[in-house]
Amino acid sequence: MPETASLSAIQDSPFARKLAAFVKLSDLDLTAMSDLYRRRRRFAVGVDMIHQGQTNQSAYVVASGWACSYKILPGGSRQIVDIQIPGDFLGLRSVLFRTADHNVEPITLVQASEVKQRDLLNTFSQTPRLATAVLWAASRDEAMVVEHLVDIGRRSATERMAHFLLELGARLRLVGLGTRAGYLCPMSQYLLADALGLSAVHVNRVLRELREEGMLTFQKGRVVFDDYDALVEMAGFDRTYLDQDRPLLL
Amino acid sequence: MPETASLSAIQDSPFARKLAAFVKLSDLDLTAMSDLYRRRRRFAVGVDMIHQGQTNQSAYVVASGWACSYKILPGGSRQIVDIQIPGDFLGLRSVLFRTADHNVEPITLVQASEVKQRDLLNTFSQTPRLATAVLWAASRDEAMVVEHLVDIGRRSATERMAHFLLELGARLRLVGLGTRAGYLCPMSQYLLADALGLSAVHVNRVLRELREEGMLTFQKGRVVFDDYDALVEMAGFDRTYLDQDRPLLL
DNA sequence: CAGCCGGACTGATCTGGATCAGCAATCGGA
DNA sequence: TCCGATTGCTGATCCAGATCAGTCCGGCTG
Repeated sequence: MPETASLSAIQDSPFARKLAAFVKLSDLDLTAMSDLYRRRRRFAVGVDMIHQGQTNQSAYVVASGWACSYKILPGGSRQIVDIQIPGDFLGLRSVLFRTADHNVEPITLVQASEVKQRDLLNTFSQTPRLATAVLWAASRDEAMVVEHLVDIGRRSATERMAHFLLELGARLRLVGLGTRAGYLCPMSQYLLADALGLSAVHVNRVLRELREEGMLTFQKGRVVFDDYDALVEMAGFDRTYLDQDRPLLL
Repeated sequence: MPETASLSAIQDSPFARKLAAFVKLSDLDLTAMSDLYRRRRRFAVGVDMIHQGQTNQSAYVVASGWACSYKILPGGSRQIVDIQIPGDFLGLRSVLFRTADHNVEPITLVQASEVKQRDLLNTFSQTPRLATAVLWAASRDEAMVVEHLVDIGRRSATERMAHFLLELGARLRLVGLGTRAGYLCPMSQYLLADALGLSAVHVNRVLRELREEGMLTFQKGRVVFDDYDALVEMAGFDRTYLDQDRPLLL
C-alpha cells in the first residue's frame, strides 16, 4: 500500500518527530502534513531564504541543513536571533504577518519544503490538532528566544557560549543529529559572534578558555562536550523546556 | 437579547480587539471566547501569578492592570522578558509545556480571566479560527521578544530605552490606552533596569539624557513623547510588526 | 608553483556601563 | 507627626568586552 508507506515516511521526518513529542498525530494529521510537504526546494549558501520587509513570503520546514534567522539594524550590525536545524519551522511569522520582520540565511546547503500561506491556514482549519501542535512548536521556539534573551542580558560571555552550545546540542539530539558527547556544527566563529552579541575575537578567546578548562572543545566544525555536567552547572542550563518526555495531548 | 449584549461586551474587550486585527471573528468564535472569560480573578502586587518550575498552571487573559514575566538565574539577577498589558495572553507557554519556564508578577493590581488547560485545548479543537488567532497573537509576542533581544544585544542603552518605550506605546495604543503623545506607565526605574539589562542607576542617567535632548519625558509614572519622529529615527523603531492595518484572514 | 583569501588566533588599548556610596524627596503607616 | 521605606538622582571608580592591528595556517586558483 503506497499510502501507508508514504505515511510512515512522513512519520520519520524530523518535523513529525518533533511534533509527536507534543501530540499524538492521527493518520489524518499525517496526511495533511504530507500535503504540506510537497514543494521541496534547495537553497545554497549566500542566498537568503526570507528577506526582511518583503511581503507574501512562504514558510518552510527544514528537511536537511542549517539556517539562521537574523535582523539587520540601521547601523549595519546584525543580531542572529535563532538557528534552524532539520525539523524546524522557518518563516512562520512572515506568513502570519503580511511582511517578514527578519531575514533567514542558509548556513549550509538547505533542503526545505515550501508551505504557502493559503495551504497553511487551510490545513489549520481542517486539522485543529495540527494547528495546536504548530502553536506548541512556535511556543517552544519562543521559549528558546527567551532563553537567548536571558543569555545576552544577564549571562557572562563564557556562560552564554556554554548555554548556547548546550541548547543546540539538546535540540539536535531531539532529531537524532547529536549525542551527549557532541555534534557536528557548521557555524563559523563569526556566526557565533553574531548570535551571542560578542565580537569574533572574543568568541575565539572564550572558546579557548572553555577548551583549556576541559569543558568543551569546538574545533574543525565539531563540538565535543568534554565535561557535560560541569558545563550544565556552569551555564545554568535548564533542560525542562526541551525535554518533553511524553505527549501532552493524546 | 442577553446573548447579543454579552457578545458585544466580549467584542469590546482588549483581547478581542487585538485578535480582530488578525482574523474576523465569527459569533461562534466570540461565544467560545466568552466561555474562556468566565473565571475572573484579581492579583495584588507582590503575589506572583505564575511560578517558574510549577506544573499544571493556568493561563490568563489580562482585563486590566500591568504584569511582567521574568526569569531568575542561579546567581540572583533577573531578566524581565516581556510586559503584559490589558488584552495580552499570559502564561500560554506554561500551559502548553507541562511546567512553567518563567515567573509572572503583577506590576499593578491585575484583573484577569483564568483559562484552564483543558478549556483552552477544547476551544482550539472546536474553533480552529480562534486557534489560528491565538497562534498569531503568540507570534506577535515572539516578535516582540525578538525585538527585545536585538535591543539588548546590539543597541546602546539610550536606543534600547527609546525603543522599549516606543514599543510599549504602540501596544497600548492598540488597546486604546495611549496616544502618540504618551501614556501612563506604572513601571519604576528598577523594573525598567531589569527589563533592559541595565543598572537602575544607568536607567536614571539615560532617562535624564533623553529628557534633556527633548526626546521624551518619563516622570511621575507618565511617558510623554516630546519628539516622536526623532525618537523613532534614533531607536530604529520598525512599526510593521505592530501595525496590522487590516485582518489577514476574513 | 606563487599568490590569494578566509578563518582561526593573539596582544595592546579603549570605553560603555556596572558597581559603590551617598543624598534628597515623597509616601504610607503607626 | 515622625520614622522608615521606596524612588529618584548624582559623582567616582572599575572591569568585561569591544576595537584595532596584526600573524599564522590551510585550501583554492591561475
